[in-house]
Amino acid sequence: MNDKMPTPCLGESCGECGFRSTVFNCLSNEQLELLSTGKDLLRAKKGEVIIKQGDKVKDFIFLRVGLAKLSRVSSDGKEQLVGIARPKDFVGLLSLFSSPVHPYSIIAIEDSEFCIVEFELVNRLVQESGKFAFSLLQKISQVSDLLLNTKLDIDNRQLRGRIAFILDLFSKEVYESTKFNLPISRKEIGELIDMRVENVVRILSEFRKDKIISIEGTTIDILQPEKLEWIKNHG
Amino acid sequence: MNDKMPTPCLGESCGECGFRSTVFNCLSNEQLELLSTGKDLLRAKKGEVIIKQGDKVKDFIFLRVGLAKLSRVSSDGKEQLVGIARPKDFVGLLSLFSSPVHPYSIIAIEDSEFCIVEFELVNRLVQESGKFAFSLLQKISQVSDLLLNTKLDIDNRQLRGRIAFILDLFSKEVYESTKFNLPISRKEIGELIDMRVENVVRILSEFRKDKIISIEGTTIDILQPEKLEWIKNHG
DNA sequence: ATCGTTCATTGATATTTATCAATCTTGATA
DNA sequence: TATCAAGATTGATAAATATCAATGAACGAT
Repeated sequence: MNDKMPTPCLGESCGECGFRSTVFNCLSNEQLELLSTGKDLLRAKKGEVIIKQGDKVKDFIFLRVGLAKLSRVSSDGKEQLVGIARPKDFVGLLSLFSSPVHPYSIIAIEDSEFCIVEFELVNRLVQESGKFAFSLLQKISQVSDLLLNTKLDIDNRQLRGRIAFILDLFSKEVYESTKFNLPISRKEIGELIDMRVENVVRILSEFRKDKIISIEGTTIDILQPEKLEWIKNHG
Repeated sequence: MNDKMPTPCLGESCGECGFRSTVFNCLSNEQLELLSTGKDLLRAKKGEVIIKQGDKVKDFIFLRVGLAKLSRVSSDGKEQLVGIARPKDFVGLLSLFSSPVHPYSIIAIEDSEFCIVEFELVNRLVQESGKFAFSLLQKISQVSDLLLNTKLDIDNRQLRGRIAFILDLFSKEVYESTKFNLPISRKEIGELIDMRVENVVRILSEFRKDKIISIEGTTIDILQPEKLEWIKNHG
């Protein structure tokens, strides 16, 4: 549990929502009113499936609080993690305008809150407001650029570098702390950075033996961030 | 040279352009007039650099004719191909709305024609026309989704499968023929699918020895598409 | 409490891939 | 034409990674 978790959305007007700034900032009061009426709040427990790969795209999904994984089953039947979505990410974004069905599943990996807005309403707002359309274009670009770049960054590292990369990512980008609970299993880490569970375990143990990190159950503590950084970049 | 290359843009009105349908279809005559005046046509020879990684994003770049590669230098200094852009792809698209600089270089790998439209003009059209904004959202989603999915598909294959995948892609998606000229070097293939030149060469030779393909200089002829397909999916 | 299932861990081994070195080919250029 | 640089190719070897097997630990469901 994260102690700086923001107050949950209690169904109040979207105009008052602390997350409005991300994309909805430019909407008029009237439009915000529409949004408030049309939106839905979904609370999900860790492990809950929000969207299954192949589901029809009907809504615009926004992660308010918590953490989610995007995953897919590849053509040869293997599970593959596409990425980790943090708050303010439009988790259902990539497919929203391009595909009739979701190419990825969306699964909460921590207790989470999702804002759900009918696609039709979003589309209407796009038509009505050029500024909103522009914000959305920005956000979509950002999210997909980030996903792609992360994949590329992972691809040209070998296993130690990948593990260091992902620990660094969780530490800096997600939890903003050197100590955190890994929200996904070793197997899922493997699916995220393309390696086998056994090697995930082995390298984590190696880092532990080298006193770069400590491991207690799911809790990771990065003891030597500089060394981890070095491995991330050169290992 | 491709014998079904469409007539080049002779600076005529964008309203008459055969490629208009992709995104600009919904513009009014007035807006098309604006576009016609504001656009620029860039003819590039094979090898020419259109955009260098790090260049400021000023324009909206659209590949009309030809073929281009998107590439980047990763943090550790290695060249990495992000993808291959085909006609109608918005090659400078990913960064257009999300980053002040281009994260990737854009380089023609065949004689090509690019349409270049000032970012400000595109932005203005987004503000003016909800339909245009919507088309653009669709196109951006499609392009980035395709890039990401291709990367994911490549990631969970081993080397033979990757080579088969990329040959299949060039054959089916790019040239629509079982016989074609490879537009990139062995080294670049390696950079595209994350493997070493030597292994690219070795596996191509292997396919040749197994009579799955024939190689004459840069010309590839796929002799047994079913076998290649099988390797792509199971090899 | 106990069974069973998934996750985590470690070691031994096989397979895949990268690296190194040498040669050959090709294309551009002085 | 001669020369140089880059690309292509092959073989031998080293390094990285996956696979297989076995065991212990954690967690739900009966």
